Amino acid sequence: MSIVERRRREKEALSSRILTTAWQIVKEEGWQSLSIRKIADAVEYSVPVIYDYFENKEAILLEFGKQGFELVIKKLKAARNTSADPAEQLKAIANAYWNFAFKNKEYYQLMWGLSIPCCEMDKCIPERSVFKDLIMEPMTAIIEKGKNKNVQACIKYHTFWSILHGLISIKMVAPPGDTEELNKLVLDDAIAGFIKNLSS
Amino acid sequence: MSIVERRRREKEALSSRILTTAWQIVKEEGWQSLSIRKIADAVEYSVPVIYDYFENKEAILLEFGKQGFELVIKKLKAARNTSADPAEQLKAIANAYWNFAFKNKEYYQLMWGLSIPCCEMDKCIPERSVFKDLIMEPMTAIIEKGKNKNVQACIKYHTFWSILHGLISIKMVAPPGDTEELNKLVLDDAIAGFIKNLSS
DNA sequence: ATAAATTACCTAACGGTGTTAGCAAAAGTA
DNA sequence: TACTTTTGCTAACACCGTTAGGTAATTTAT
Repeated sequence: MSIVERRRREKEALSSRILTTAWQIVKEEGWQSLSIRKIADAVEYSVPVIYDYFENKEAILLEFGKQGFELVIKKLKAARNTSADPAEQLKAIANAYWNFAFKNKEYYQLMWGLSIPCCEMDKCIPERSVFKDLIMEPMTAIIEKGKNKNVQACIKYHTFWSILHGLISIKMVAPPGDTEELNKLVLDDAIAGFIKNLSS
Repeated sequence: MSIVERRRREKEALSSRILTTAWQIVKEEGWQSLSIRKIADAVEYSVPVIYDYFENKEAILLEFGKQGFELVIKKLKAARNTSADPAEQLKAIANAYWNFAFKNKEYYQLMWGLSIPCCEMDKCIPERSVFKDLIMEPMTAIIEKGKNKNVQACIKYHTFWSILHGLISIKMVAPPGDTEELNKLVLDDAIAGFIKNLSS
């Protein structure tokens, strides 16, 4: 029964070769330029073979979406664990997210771009609540320690994401006029202001 | 010499008919579904005729981009003029931008989506500085009146846009779970917090 | 070992996209 | 009327995602 095992391994090997090849194309030419035909060409198989391994193009994109979410959640968790102070945690999370976005533009574009409908993207997120928990925990801690405990955490949660996502998505397509230092300054200032408002 | 004039009018008529038809398709089926062939079909001309009026598809999209920027700038100016108080002006501008985005999803998607490269989009903006001036004026006024005059306005400008754009772009693709009232609450809270930080 | 069934893989196509070459007919000009 | 310009068309090119259908190789069953 080892033959069937070998075949399974071969299938998996090609499956991951398709993914790595696709990723290479994306890295070199961008998402827009990724096509089934190009992948098939690169892995030296005919086009329909790709469909034996992935239902369609979107399935391939979703696979990368999963990878992206896994990576960013790992980064955010690591960032949180660098400190026990909630405010520092929040800052670290924001920084980690920022770094993830710019070090992995391809992932970020896929995850937040228009490439995939949002509802489809939900399939990528391991647990829907992981994101929220990661941010809500330090946030509520800050509110608790602050002067005004009536702050509505769920509203602030949205605000936090808005600042982060908004700034990144603007800077992602911005002309190279703005230096990276300035952008980081803007982020720090925005997050600092946000935290200040949380505990006042 | 009136014949040439009539012909010029006819050309312009078809040109704008192409645009209105395209817009109708976008409204009904979304940007993704807009194609030269569909436009040609709808205006009852063959495909290459479209290319006599627009250099390519992007030229058509840019035309809508222009329209979008003109409209939003008009709305923002009107919003500013509703009050003489800088803080109220800023709030009004944020609200106007929010309303523009949700009442004109098609424009917003085109202007900030990945449909058009950002550098190309610059061609759409009548004056590059209009946006910045509109927001910087009330912002610097608030800073001047506040306690800490050392706030760097240009950094805050980026923050303002981040909050606004970030929140909208998140809500634009969000599942219908969040009510419109909640979203507006989040916006108001975020802008209020921003203004508070400006003058402290 | 031979026959049957399964699997792997291919060519070729369908219907779609943006874009363009080249030609025929109509309209305007001399 | 003859010439020139404009107008609009058909047909094609090179792509895209996707699939139908067939062939050859491999595995399984007899």
